[in-house]
Amino acid sequence: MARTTGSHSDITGPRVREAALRLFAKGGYAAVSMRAIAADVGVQAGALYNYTPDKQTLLFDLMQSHMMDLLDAVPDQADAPPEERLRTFVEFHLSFHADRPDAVFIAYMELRNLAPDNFARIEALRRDYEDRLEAILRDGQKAGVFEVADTKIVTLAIIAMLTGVNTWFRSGGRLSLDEVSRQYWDMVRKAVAA
Amino acid sequence: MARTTGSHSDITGPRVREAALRLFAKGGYAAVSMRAIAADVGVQAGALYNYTPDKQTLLFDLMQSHMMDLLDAVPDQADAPPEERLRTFVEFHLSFHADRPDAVFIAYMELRNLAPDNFARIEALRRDYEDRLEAILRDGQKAGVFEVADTKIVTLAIIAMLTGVNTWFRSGGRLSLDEVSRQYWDMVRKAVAA
DNA sequence: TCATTTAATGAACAATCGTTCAAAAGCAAA
DNA sequence: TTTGCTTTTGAACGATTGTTCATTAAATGA
Repeated sequence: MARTTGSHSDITGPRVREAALRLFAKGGYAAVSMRAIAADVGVQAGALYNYTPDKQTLLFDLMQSHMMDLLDAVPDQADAPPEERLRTFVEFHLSFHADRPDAVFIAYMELRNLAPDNFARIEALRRDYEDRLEAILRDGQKAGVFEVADTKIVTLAIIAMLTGVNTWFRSGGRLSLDEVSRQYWDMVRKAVAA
Repeated sequence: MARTTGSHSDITGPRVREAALRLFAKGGYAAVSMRAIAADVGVQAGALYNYTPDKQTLLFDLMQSHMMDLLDAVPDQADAPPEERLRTFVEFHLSFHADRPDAVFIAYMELRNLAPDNFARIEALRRDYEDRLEAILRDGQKAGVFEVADTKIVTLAIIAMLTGVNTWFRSGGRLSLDEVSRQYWDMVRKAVAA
């Protein structure tokens, strides 16, 4: 056997990425072999190299795609009052991250498995995202509606708090995402209140 | 050569654990070989098996030690008012975790590399720790000094926020631990305030 | 129908993995 | 100094790793 019936790069390509995302998230980049990914797709290991030059690039592409999707999706409403922008940000972060737990997990856990160049590029994207939140906090601080000592610290604290939800939240569990979102917004709102 | 001059289990044993802790934290459990740990200690790979039955147990022992140290150290002051207990908890968490970044990193990142039995035991210890904080929140809620919708959520949110500090805080950086602690307490205090 | 392109196989590569163990050598007590 | 114990070496084990490539067969377009 060589090429199999029904095989097509438009089908196999995405499936490779999906399998890698799921398996990396579950077992960790270093613990998942190319053969394991191939087996999940239903293909031999060699075939993966039609879709990625190597394992490292496969990881990097997954992380970069996630970060770019995130930056594309983050709402930009520069005119609205800071408190409304902050609430929108909180709700966006929770819902966006709840929708793609595997990608989020990888983006936060596999940084150390990136080659230095790749690491720097992902870190830059993450900083871009943090800057979106920090800008809101600074505007609110300037306007006197927020009382925060150090916007950078508060930015990191809020993001850590929100992203932590992904370690326990499961859709269909005790609480709906709306309920979780309401409670986190409550905490954030009070924490930065003047 | 066989046994080397000056070799002694009281010396090599701790050094194996220290090397494993540092290397696991830097590179990840799966990516660090027993030979790499041995080289760091200055010994051949086979010698490690005088100190651990296998690699998995080495990881588990490191995580268990960390969690037990944490539970031993967490202050217990059941009589004090909830707000004071909460402030003490926040300060304790930040200072304890700032002192051992490698152990913290491993305890949060290598859970998926634990065998199921080991995982369950570490998770139980983590829950114990979370329960310490939740008890404070519940007492404050009952006393009417805290206003929190769901103590479990607030517990996880606070711990995620505090532990997130470890991703960026470096002693000797822009901010002292005291200053960081002050700001986090400020946020936590306001977030749970009635 | 036939030639070309695309996609997958499966074997092979050298390297590395965790782990075992007999042999060797330093150490401590007699 | 001799004896027994402790600690380490160094080689070896089979399994697995990421990756390459000639070969083969399905898909496509003329």
